[in-house]
Amino acid sequence: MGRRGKHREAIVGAAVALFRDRGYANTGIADILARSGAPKGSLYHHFPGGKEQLGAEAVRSAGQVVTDTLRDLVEKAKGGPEFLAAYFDLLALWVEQSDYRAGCPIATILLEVAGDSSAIREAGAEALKAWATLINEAMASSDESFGSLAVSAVEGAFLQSRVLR
Amino acid sequence: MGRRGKHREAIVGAAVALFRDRGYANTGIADILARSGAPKGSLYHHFPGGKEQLGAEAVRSAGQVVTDTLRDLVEKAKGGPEFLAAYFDLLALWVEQSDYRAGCPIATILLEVAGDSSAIREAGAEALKAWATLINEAMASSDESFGSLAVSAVEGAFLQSRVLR
DNA sequence: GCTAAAATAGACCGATAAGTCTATTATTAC
DNA sequence: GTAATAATAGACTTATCGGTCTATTTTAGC
Repeated sequence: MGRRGKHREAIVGAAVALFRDRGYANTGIADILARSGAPKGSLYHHFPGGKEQLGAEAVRSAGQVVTDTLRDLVEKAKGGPEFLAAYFDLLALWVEQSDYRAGCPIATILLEVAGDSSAIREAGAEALKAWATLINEAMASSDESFGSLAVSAVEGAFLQSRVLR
Repeated sequence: MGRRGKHREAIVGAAVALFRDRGYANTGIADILARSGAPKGSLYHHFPGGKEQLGAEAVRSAGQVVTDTLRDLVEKAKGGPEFLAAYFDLLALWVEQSDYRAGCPIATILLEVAGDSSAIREAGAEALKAWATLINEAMASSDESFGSLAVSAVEGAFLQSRVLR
């Protein structure tokens, strides 16, 4: 199990940040290269599927970070309401710290490519489902659709936060 | 006050549809020209500010359509709850008819350019505020933030609808 | 240490992007 | 009708896009 190439992680990290901040189509391969410090050869070695594969990978990676954060909050909280409160506190802090520029790390890219790339869309679907399921479990008593509604509310709030400042 | 050029409306209409379906950065001027049937000279005659001006115009236009639809629903409904029900019915119908591909006409472009173009972002902010205000008025008794919450929920639901199908 | 494979490196390529420019055609004012 | 202006028309320019290609360097197995 030799170590992965030293640039692979940096490339995904740069892709996550750039796709989140500027969107998918508006982020060039050259931008990702510049931010990650990797050369072009490395990118196409690790991601022979090119930009689309990298997009799917970025969505999976960013989605997993959120899932891990949620799971952590669930474990620490003593019950549903406490979990929700902690979650909203974290969100509020995050948005404020970014001067109302933060947003969902995958919403932009998903809206952009939902009609074009099933690979990226499916990676996003996995993430959204995982988040809703986790919230549902944390709020044990609620009905099935509560998790989805919570995700909706957060996504919509992120949108308004970015646009209205 | 001569009549406006025959192509102006067609250009805005094509821009609205394309920016909604494929996003801002992924829609080329050539695509808008092809769909609208207008030549390049006309586009830059009516929109000397280029793609960004056209983006702002498209956001205003699409935002106004939604505002008008909401106002219509408010006038027809006999009260807040009836208005809300009619609104959700309309949304559900719309999403189903599009085979779960429909979405907010301005969400994608706003997320894409929120950090780059203040002109487009401000046009979007006007639209979002108008929607929330209208919903608030319709639900007279509710507190101030109800309209924003409703907009959030709808935006988030649109996102999930497009991604999860 | 030698060899094969993985990873790094960046020059290069055709396609396409937004935007400019110079004409030509309608329209309006008088 | 004629002059001035608005609108239409599309060829053209420059920059950048994603992706390919051939090398070189590094790593792992023996």
